[in-house]
Amino acid sequence: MAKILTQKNSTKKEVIIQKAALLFKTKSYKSVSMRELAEALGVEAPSLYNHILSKSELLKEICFKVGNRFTVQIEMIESSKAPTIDKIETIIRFHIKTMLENFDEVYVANHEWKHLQEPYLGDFLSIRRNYEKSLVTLIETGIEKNEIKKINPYVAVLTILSAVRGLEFWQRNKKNISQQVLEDDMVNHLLNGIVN
Amino acid sequence: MAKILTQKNSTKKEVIIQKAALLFKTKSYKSVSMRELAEALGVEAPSLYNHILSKSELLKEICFKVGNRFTVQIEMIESSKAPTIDKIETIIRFHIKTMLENFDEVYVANHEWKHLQEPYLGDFLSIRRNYEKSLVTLIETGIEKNEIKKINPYVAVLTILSAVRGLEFWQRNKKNISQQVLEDDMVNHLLNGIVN
DNA sequence: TAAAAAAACTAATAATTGTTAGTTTTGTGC
DNA sequence: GCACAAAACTAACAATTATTAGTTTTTTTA
Repeated sequence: MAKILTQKNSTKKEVIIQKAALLFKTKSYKSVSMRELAEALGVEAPSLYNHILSKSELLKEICFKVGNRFTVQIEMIESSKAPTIDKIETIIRFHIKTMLENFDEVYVANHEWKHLQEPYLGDFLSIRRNYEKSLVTLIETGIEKNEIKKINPYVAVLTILSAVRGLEFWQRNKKNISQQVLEDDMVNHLLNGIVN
Repeated sequence: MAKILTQKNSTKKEVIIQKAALLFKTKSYKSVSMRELAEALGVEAPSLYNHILSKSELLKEICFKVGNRFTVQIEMIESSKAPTIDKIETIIRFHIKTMLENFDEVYVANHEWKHLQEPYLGDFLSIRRNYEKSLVTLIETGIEKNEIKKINPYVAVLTILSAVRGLEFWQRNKKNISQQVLEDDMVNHLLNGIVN
């Protein structure tokens, strides 16, 4: 009789969620069956239900874990006294770091949230909207203080968020670029452009 | 007995593909059943098979239609004599325009390609790799000619491609930003940055 | 070590899936 | 209007799905 192996400091539920995130990322939420997830964990499918409520709960946990992490971070940055441009750089670097260190979960939250069920779907979108709103406000403040060019702040937020999200491609390729170079070059690109 | 309605200049197969792209975008490939697609077209599911071979064929057609469109465009740009920086601007603008005008198909090609079956999956990834390689070469040329800052060309391509891909969020929001402002601001951001 | 709780198992369910076979209706060309 | 092709239909299939019920094994507790 097989067992779900837990690392220290993590419950079996957390192990299941982590493996689910890996599989959901690789094959998409809908393509991963509970049997497949169970097999990856070395047990039979019904055994999972001793630890979790449903497949959809797994997705919910993943999405909100990620959503909350970013919300906490933006609130910290908002309450700091740093210059706006530094705040923007900080949040970009946080995105890049989080993307690289928690790739599976961030990827799933970015791509598979549409399979959330109500009311979680609505809650998740609300969290995301608020996060975007905070960033827009940050850019607007930067423009008012003349730290940032007069551009449409929403377009700037869109561009930044999309660019950092694109790090998921890098994960696939690696390309012998160090994480530090990647982070610095991308921050520089997004803040200062590429034209000489 | 219902019928699949065709617009002029399009076959019934094309109508099916177009509707499939819309549904695949909204609900993901795996979540859309053939019955659901048929209902959206006003017929019964088995009727679709008078026009198409399989569900996977629909995805294949969508992905390669998009892939080929970008390949044709990059080849045109490569063979032109314009300055490198103009070439880069042209391809960014092409991305933005194509994204906004053929949103469903581009979205599906970007997000659902992993459900392609071999050998199409391999072919698609090969097309995409070649496209990225062309862009990297373009950036490298720009650096050599001193038109572009000395940055990692792969990171620059990553940033640009991801940013334009992010226009899919804009589609959801609209936000009373005109397409022209969006295009100009994003191009400007990606080429010149946002810092004053 | 015996009792209780946790976590695995097997077997089964109802629902849904893409697709095929065979039939009937619709549209087209003469 | 008759023959033929195109395109719709109904009925059914085998496979897969998430999940439950009930049972057995393992682990923890006392």
